[in-house]
Amino acid sequence: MEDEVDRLVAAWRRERPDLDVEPLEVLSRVSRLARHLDRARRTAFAEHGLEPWEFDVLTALRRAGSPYQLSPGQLLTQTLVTSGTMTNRIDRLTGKGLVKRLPDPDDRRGVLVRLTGDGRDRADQALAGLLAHERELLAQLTSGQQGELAALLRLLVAPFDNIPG
Amino acid sequence: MEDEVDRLVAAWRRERPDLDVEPLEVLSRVSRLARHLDRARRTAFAEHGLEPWEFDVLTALRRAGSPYQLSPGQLLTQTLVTSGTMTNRIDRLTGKGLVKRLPDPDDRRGVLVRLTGDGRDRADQALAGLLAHERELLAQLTSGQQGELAALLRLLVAPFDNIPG
DNA sequence: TTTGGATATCTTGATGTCGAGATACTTGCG
DNA sequence: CGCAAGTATCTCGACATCAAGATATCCAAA
Repeated sequence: MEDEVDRLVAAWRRERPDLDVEPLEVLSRVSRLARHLDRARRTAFAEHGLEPWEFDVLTALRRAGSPYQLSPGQLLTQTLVTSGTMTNRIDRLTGKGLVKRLPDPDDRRGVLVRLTGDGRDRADQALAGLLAHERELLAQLTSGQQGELAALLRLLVAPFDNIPG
Repeated sequence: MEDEVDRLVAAWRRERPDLDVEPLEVLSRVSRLARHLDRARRTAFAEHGLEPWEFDVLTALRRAGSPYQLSPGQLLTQTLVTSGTMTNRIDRLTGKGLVKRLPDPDDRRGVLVRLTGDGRDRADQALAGLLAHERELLAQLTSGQQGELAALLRLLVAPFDNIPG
């Protein structure tokens, strides 16, 4: 089946036949798919009363394992946002009673953000909901194709994740 | 090479061994890669004095071919933003002299947004720059792998692009 | 011809994000 | 020890986005 990117690439070939627009076949699809996924995630989380950004923070803490705490700095690297954004997120999650701030006993500049019981429950529920939705989207692909796709994407992401940038 | 998603998946398998988190192998990579790409694009466009959102609008018009004009509604579907956002974007691009608004001769509710000569030049320059950057990122993959990746991504994006949603 | 629903765009107010700078504390070098 | 550079977090102002609603126009059926 054809998609928007097929149309986009065809248009460039018509308008700029001098250019090689092959890279768009991959990267424009990544960007557009991510945008669609964001919207779908927003809908999925709404069923659990969470915003996507709340999910990102809560699940990062949940994944850390008991006692479910990380520093704001660790949260930054996992969620790819700036420090000002993270401060704001922690403030709002604290207001909702989903996390709380504790002083870091080893570094008085630092803070530890810890999941509350309520926060942990919400994270677990939302994760289950998200996985159900994502499984539907991926039903287009065989299990083997999913593996291929994951492996190819890993090759592209790894440089960003390993070389500081 | 390992990436952040490998670590993320491993953490979930440790914390929630009851869940099948396989979907994250694909979709979390898509989201994270898109986020990295956004940052890289921002840097690439800065060399040409453009923001990513400006590039998106200008190139949509450029691709339309002479006389380089589209309605705001057509721009919406190509850029995946809301109508309020597009109005705002057109306002600002008009202020910079890169596009101008014309009344639609066939529909008095409507408007046509047309690229100026300056806007067209900027779009062409920025596109060349973007393709150069993207080619570097894709150097991780053989030409055959790029084709596979594009085909698999198309399977996932097509439902969004073809069924209205 | 009239009327009601659909369509195209714009307006408005709230919100989340970013970037730059401020503050407080830590670390390592001399 | 004392100081400079580095680090962790927070503050603040600007800005882009969104959702919902307002306005103007089109179109088709009665």
